Amino acid sequence: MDTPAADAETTLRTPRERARAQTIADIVRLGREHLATHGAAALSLRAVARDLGVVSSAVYRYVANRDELLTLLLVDAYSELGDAVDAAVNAVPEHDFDGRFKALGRAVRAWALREPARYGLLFGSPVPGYQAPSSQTTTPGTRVIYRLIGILDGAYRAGALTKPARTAVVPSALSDDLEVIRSELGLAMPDELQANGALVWTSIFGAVSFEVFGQYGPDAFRARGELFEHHLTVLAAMAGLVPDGNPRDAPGAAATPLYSRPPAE
Amino acid sequence: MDTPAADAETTLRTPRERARAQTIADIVRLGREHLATHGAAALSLRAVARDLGVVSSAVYRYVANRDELLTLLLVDAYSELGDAVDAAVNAVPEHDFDGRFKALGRAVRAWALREPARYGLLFGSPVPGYQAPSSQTTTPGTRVIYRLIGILDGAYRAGALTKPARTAVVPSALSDDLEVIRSELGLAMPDELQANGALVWTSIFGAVSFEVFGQYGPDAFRARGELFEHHLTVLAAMAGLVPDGNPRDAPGAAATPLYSRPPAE
DNA sequence: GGCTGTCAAGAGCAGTGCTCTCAATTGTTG
DNA sequence: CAACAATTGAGAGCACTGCTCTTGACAGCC
Repeated sequence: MDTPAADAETTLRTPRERARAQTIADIVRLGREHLATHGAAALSLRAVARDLGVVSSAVYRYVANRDELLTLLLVDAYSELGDAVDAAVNAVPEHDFDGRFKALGRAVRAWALREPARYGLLFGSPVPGYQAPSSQTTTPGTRVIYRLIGILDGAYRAGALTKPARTAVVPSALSDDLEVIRSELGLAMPDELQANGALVWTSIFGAVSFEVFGQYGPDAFRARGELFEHHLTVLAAMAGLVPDGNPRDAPGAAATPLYSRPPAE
Repeated sequence: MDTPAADAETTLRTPRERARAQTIADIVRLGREHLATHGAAALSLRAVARDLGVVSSAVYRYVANRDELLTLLLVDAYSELGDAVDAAVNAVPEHDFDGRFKALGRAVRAWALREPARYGLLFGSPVPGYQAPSSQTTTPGTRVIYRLIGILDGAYRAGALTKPARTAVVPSALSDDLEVIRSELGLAMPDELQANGALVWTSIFGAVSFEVFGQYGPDAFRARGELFEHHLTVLAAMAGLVPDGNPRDAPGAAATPLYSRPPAE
């Protein structure tokens, strides 16, 4: 776990390869520390080299350039966030969709507050001149959203996702987009719930980003944990999730989810 | 409008002061261009000096350091965003609260897509080592949220803000925070609507940030305008706004807003 | 017209990413 | 075990950055 590159394929045979993998792991570890303390844009290969006790040019034997190190750190951060989210979600019973949704949200927020600079690298303004290679970053970068979709779609299939009080009409072009996603991921959710889910997704990160990036200002909202909990509750309702064993206003309404079959209209 | 520093106080008397103000305005203008093309972290005083046709050290006669130029650009961007939002909102009739809300959201998104780097400076990851001086940035930086609050509170006072289908309980510490804001701004909205309004606020910027920062990936959601319109509609409902002359599902329900007086419970 | 304040220029320091060459170390193989 | 070859680290160097300091020239003001 400390050396994420060491177990890349099988066990590395030659001592050279082992030493090389260890050095790369050290570089990533030091880069992660610099990232956490100084931010993404201030990440310096020379500083990493100094901490490694090596001259700057030597680092280029292991990492092609600064962008490649950024990519390694991006994957590293995405993976750690994904692990944190998975662990938090798995700790909640599978049938408790509302609880799993909130656990996901809390895990994202907790990780972001613990690692503000790395969160900024993932979800903040893009680093100028750096374009993440999607071949390496999409898989770890989509773990959280796929997990969220899995929770919502699982709830829908289990009849635990009721149509929210107000949805909005989904125009045709957007409906096509949603259909692509639905077929690619094998989802069952109809357009409205899927579109609301997308909003829930961005809203979670909007709330977390505001807190991590200091948009609230220094004074407003001292009880930010409570504020986030409130937001999670409202967002769960927006997604159509019903708290486990606590169906909305009228008891019994949750037993007949509106979308157990396609709407007649 | 082209020289934001020129009309700081009264008309500048001496030619020296006029020339100085003009130079500072030029520096801000060039800095804005560099910001737009290369991003915040890559903003270089030397590059600005080159474009200004002057040696690098000369810029320090007008701007104390890179951070002060960043502050000037921050205020500049906040003001332009605020102007764009104000113009868009004012173009909608005062009583059309739902229309004004959506105009605000659309204005934020349009400006952000037009000026991604400057949007990133305002709402993205903070620039490493730079702390915005709140004395200069809070006033322009709070224009949009104050405008949003004004729309929502105006709607509440006019009876056009109905309690959404689902709200969440507001715990005491958060309630205290909301009370501070309510008394400072002279708001009438109760806790639940205020808390939902905060979520609406962060959700708008979450959706815009995802789009501007490329979080959707290159393929997903081609109809992003429609997606955002959908989100605005759902968020308006979450805020409790009722479309003008189009009360929710049951006609007549909007005529008796739940919060015309404090809830009995 | 002369004084004074303001200004641009240039050199310089410390830092950055990155490339190249050279020497030494180290693992592998005959 | 010794020779070879691959790998590695060191160092110099280029072009860039923010920022400071000194010097000399210019222009406004009394």
